[in-house]
Order: sequence, then C-alpha cells, then structure tokens
Amino acid sequence: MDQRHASALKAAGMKATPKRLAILEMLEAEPGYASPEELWKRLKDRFDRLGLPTVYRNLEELSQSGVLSKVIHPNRQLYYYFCSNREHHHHFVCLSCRKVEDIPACGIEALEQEVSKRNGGKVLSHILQLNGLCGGCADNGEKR
Amino acid sequence: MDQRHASALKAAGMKATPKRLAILEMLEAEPGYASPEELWKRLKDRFDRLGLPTVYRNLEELSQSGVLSKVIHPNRQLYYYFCSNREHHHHFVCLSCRKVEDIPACGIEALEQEVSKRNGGKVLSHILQLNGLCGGCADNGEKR
DNA sequence: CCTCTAAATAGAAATGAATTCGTTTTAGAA
DNA sequence: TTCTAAAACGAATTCATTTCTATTTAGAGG
Ligand SMILES: [Mn+2]
Ligand SMILES: [Mn+2]
Ligand SMILES: [Zn+2]
Ligand SMILES: [Zn+2]
Repeated sequence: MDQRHASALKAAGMKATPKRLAILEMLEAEPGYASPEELWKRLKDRFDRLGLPTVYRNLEELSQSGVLSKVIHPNRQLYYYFCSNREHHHHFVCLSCRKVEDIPACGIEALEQEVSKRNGGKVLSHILQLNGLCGGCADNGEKR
Repeated sequence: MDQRHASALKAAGMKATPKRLAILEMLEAEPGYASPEELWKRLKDRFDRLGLPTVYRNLEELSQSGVLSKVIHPNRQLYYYFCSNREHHHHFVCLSCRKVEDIPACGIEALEQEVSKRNGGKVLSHILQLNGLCGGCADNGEKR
C-alpha cells in the first residue's frame, strides 16, 4: 500500500480503499491523462470485481478533493490526470499524446480581483488550460 | 433580415439562412448563455418546422467560425452566447443567472510563448474563463 | 483483536444530451 | 429562371455517464 496515497486520501476525508489506491497508482504511473473507461479496463485485471461506476465515482470524488485534476477536452468526455504539484497552477495538455505539463504562474488572481472590483461580482473559480502539441508530437508533425 | 448577421455569416462562408439568422437574433437578445434545447423551444414558434439537430449543428458551426462563443460549464452541457467584441478576449460567466461579462486582457499570449519556448511544444489554443456570481447575484446571495 | 455502522461497491438498468442518416428542401450563384 | 451544393428534417440511435438497490467493507471505538 502506497503510504503517500493513503495519506492523501485520509487528508481528503476519504477511506483508503484498495480500489482508490489502485486508481491513484495507475494514474500516477500514466504519462498523461486517461479516461474512466480506459482506467477501468486496465484495473479490472487487478480485481475480481470492479464496476465502471466505481471508477467514475472515485475519479470525480478525487478530483473534487483536489487529489486529481480534470482535462477540459474538446470532445467533452471526461479525462483525469495525476499531478503532485500542490501549488496553484495550470496545465498545457497535448491533444495528440495526452501529455500534461505544468504552467507555473497564471497571474489570474490579479485578474480575479480586477473583475470583482469592476463588475461587483464574485469570482468563484477559474479555468486556464493551454491546448496544443507537446515537443515530441510537434516534431513528429502528428495532428491527432 | 438583419444585415449585420447576414454579413457575419457571409464572412464566415456560411449561407444566410432564415434559421441561422433567427438563431443569431435570439442569442444576441439573450442576456446570457443559452442551451441548444432552450433556443430550439423558443425558435420553434417562429418556424413551421425546425429540428433540434439543426440548432445543434448551427450553434456548433457558428462557434467554430467565431460568430458565437461556448461556455465551459461544470455540468458539461453545451451553452452558447453571442459576443460582438471581435478582439481576442475572455469571459466571466455567472453560474446563477448566466450573464456573461468581458474580460479585457488575458496576457496569455506571453504565456503561450513561454510554454512553447520552455517545453518545445506548440500551443494551439487556450481556455480562460472565470466562473462565479455576477454583481446582482452576489448581492442576492443566490447560489444556484 | 472483535463489533458495528456509515461509507463504498457491484452490476444491471436507465438516462438523455447529442448525433447520425437517408431524404427533402432551399439559398444563391450563374 | 435554372441548377446544385449546402442546409434542414426528424425519427432513430448512440453511448458516455448516472442511478438504484442490494451487498460488502474500512476503520473507529471498545
Ligand atoms: Mn500540474
Ligand atoms: Mn465577450
Ligand atoms: Zn504530445
Ligand atoms: Zn448572475
């Protein structure tokens, strides 16, 4: 049992079940983002019984509690990835090979302030994501 | 027939059909973002026959060509809004009343440059959206 | 170690937003 | 006016995601 993941789960107020730990392990080993069904297919080998709804439910809960992150994908399907950087930051995601890279600073806190001040509203969250082709994929001229 | 919208369609290389014009008129009159089905229900009154797929198709095409914009909504359903600002900019969307407000500068072009340079990839697009409660909704303490 | 219970999971079934497809209609160029 | 590629119809379908009820289990408390 991976103690880091167990601690992360406890910190999030979630029970450290074998399936949750396996989801985290698998996603951490993954070089990029993955879909619930992809993870499920691969996780099934490690468990006698594992339901797809369980994978969906856990991925969503883990992303709610900040242990995992979600990709905003053009095809509007769900994808998740593991990022151990606990600072506030954002990501560059490769639409070809699914690699995810950190974007250190976003400077959006200032923007939030400004928007609040100017329009009188309250900014609850922001989405910032860069989409493109990573170094390797750009070189290969891949477009998928 | 609204000449502005007809021109916009022609500029996008799309035929100026009555239904497309009606979609643009309705969405321009809308104070916030709307879903394809909502627009369809209201547009049906103005046409003997109007298919929901037609509304979906046109909204998507119009957003592809930049005449309309899309909301990234937490519920992952499709919403579109009309914005006549042709400069590159982003939006603050109210999750309660659906109002959309412009965010003038995003400063992301510089970030794109930096990411390209540091990681060697190519940034094809970026998503920036602030979610929250607009002035009116924040005051009313509304949470929906 | 046990016990106990709220939380987690199974798995079949349902959901419903979005899309497909073959046919019919139409915008607009010629 | 004619003609054709583009647009629209709309019933049917898709399929990613969620719901639901019964069953299992993690882990707090003894
Ligand atoms: Mn990261
Ligand atoms: Mn705008
Ligand atoms: Zn890549
Ligand atoms: Zn509002």
